[in-house]
Amino acid sequence: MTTLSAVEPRRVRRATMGDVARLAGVSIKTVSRVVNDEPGVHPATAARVVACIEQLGFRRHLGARDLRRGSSSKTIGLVLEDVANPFSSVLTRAVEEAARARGWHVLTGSSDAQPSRERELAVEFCARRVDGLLVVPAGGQHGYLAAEMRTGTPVVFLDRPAGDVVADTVLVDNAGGTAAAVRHLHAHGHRRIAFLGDAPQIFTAAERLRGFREGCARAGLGWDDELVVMGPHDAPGAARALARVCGGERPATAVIAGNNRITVHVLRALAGAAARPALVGFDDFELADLVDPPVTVLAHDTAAMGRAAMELLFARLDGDSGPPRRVVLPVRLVPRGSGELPCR
Amino acid sequence: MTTLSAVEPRRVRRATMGDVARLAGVSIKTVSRVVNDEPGVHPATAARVVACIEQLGFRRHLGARDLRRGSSSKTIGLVLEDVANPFSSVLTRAVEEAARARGWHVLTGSSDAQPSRERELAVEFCARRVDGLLVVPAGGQHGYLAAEMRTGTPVVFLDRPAGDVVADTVLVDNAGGTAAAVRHLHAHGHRRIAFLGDAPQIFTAAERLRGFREGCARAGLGWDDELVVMGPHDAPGAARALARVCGGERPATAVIAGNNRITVHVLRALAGAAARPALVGFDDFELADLVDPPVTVLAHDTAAMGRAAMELLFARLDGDSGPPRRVVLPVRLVPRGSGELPCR
DNA sequence: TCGACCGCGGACAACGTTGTCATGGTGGCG
DNA sequence: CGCCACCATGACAACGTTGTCCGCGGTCGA
Repeated sequence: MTTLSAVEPRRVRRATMGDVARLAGVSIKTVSRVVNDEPGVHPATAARVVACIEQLGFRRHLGARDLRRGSSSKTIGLVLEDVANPFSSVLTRAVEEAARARGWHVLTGSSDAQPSRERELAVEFCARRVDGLLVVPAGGQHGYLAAEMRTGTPVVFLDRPAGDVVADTVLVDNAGGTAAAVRHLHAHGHRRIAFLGDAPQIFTAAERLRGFREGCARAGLGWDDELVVMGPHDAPGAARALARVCGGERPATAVIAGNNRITVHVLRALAGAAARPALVGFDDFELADLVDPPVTVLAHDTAAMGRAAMELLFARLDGDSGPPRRVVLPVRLVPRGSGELPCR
Repeated sequence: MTTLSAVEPRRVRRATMGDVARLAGVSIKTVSRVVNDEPGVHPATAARVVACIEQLGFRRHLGARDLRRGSSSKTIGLVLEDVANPFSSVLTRAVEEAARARGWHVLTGSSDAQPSRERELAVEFCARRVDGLLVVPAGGQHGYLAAEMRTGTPVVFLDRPAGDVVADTVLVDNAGGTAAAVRHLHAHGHRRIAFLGDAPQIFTAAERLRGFREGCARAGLGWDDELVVMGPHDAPGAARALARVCGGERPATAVIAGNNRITVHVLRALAGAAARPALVGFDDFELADLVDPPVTVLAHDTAAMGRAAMELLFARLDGDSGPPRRVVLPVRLVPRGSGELPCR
């Protein structure tokens, strides 16, 4: 083993300014000056120090620096539901980009929709002294963040409002979106419109259902419980729900899918079918234009959501202490074909 | 302004152990002991300290703790090309999951395929004392990481090998994949097979081209430059390339798309066409089964790639100092229809 | 010639935390 | 009563860095 270490001198400890100083024959402070481009160092000395830095592979310890300076780490924490899904990853990218514009970095984590994990992540990030927190809520209890918010860590909630705390929030116009879809389908002659949504405990699902209800009322369509299926939709669940609303004696001629997962499941269930109901899906998704017929969707700008959240966050960091703000981003209907099918 | 601060007592400084200690009438060390669940604190004292911690919203400063302990931050840095694309985000999730299993966290950043940004991110992460670095290379020069690697920060490269540095690497069997696609198409009667690939400077593109070449040779197909189009493919570019290889007097009857972006562009270009060439796309993508006909792809397990990288990384952190390892993950052909179209 | 000033460099403390060691008090036991 | 063990607690240094202040030697103007 002595042989090994002789052959390949693997150092275990990273070089510090002290090591550099010793090697260069100067004081630690002089090294610090060189590293920070501070004036008052003789060029020759600086050159020697730089050489020693290279030789030792020295890299300054930002944690120690931040500690000493009392300055922030220029990091923001982002608690997502699942980075792997497109909504989260596009959001992450937008947040990262906004952070980068200020020279900041992003610490991410996925809660997997579990409140306990959301909390673990948020608390951990705070302990690591992030300067701000962006949270896509998994749970409905956010009191645990009150202390952080009071002590100066701004928090912005995304996609869903926080539970027991008033804070900056960015949402999309869920209710307005589904209402517009109903109006659109009604204009194309549909009178029996079904809604397949997520579990109503989920904020977005409840809002979308509310919009559906309001849209139906405004269009003068009577309410029919048979046309609404809320709840967890896996592939077979979606197929059953679809069969239910499109079967029977007064079948739906149009379907609104409550989110992109459900939309995809509906498309799979519809794949072999002869007669197709008109379809409008909430959330846009890649390749929606490539299936046959292309899918009409309720689209919203996920990246804009990330940017809006970062604007709110930076405003707080810049000293804004006004009352919490709520930003609601528009949802627009993108007609591609599936939502314009006539009432058969 | 005095009014404001009186109405809403927003403290600017986060409470420290010192603050808690003063409030509780104990020493800092006692607070530390309580926070760390160390023995030797009288229950009554501990209770008082806990109460003060709650009251002040104290959260211990992990940076200071790591500094003092000389311990690591239990963070790994992940340099991606773009979190927003599915490959990156699925990778991120897998990495995050593997990290979580050990109680670690992940710092991510997107290089946007720019070597300078890759480097900035990697260096920044090192300065923040990540314990390990996962890099999807954007550039071909990685000498700047040699110092880090020598000083004990393990680095694993993903999807593409590093430039001028030997290090642990996880790849997929690019060449084997395209060779298999050629074999598959040949077995279905195709003799004129085209390859639309990315710019050959890109490692994966070059490898896939190599596999295509080898596959053709092994199948006894003569080489025809007309059937290969490498280079940047935006939507119109892909359409042009497709028109070129499928036009002329000896048109291709089958097309291999070099990555999922190109596959999608080809599908869009093909959308209205009457006669379709057979199609095999490298990389799987969501909804590949929903277009008509469903798309046959060369699939690989992105999450497995992240897990493999984390295994290599943790092995290094656990003291493995063997020679750098290269893991090559399999690529398998998933027949869905488009690759099984007969030679018209 | 003297004082003022500048350029260069170092000593020291401090950021918030934890490891090491010391201290004072209490109880048991011979 | 004397001794020791043990418990609860505190004082202090140190992690790596930077801000503040100070000193030394030289130059310049009066």
